[in-house]
Amino acid sequence: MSALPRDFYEREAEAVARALLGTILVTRIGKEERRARIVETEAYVGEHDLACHAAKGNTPRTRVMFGRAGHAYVYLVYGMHELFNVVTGPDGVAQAVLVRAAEMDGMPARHASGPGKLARALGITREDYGRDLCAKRRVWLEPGPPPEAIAATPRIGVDYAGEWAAAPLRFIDASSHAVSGKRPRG
DNA sequence: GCGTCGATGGCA
DNA sequence: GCCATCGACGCG
Repeated sequence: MSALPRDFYEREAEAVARALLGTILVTRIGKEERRARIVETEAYVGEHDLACHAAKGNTPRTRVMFGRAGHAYVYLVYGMHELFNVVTGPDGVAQAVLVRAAEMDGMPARHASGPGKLARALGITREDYGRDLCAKRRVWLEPGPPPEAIAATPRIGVDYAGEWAAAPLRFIDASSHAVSGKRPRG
């Protein structure tokens, strides 16, 4: 299976966030390959989006977001969790999509539901900062079965972002049981 | 089932 | 001082 091509990522972050649902995130970091079907994403749409790290400007941390689409943006939050994002949009426009949850082969859903847990389960770290996801090396994405229905909600953990806190830029596979947060009752 | 809180480190 | 989080704990 071939990696998603550059032009998949060279669209607005919201479109990419939706299109990423159902795709397969693949890592080959140790000797073993791990595959996970993405079921939850969030779009961070540019420097004007107060929840987007790029709103702080072009810094050593945010630099990759200002570059070409299809590269990994990985960073540390709360001193302990590494979060995996993909850079989107035209070169020079700072956007990214955070991958928040996935369904992983042979793993209970709760171990890959939540952005910190997902990156940990796949072995993604800050060493992957700036990695070209179109190069199919260590971390990449492949086509996968799209969701039957997509739901949109506000993004998680961005209450500081003023009007942008309420923007419906979180997208989930409505029928997945691996979405982060509350489990469906059953 | 809920709300609250501590851990922990890079960053501006 | 602030976080794009998580898990443990206390409550009842």
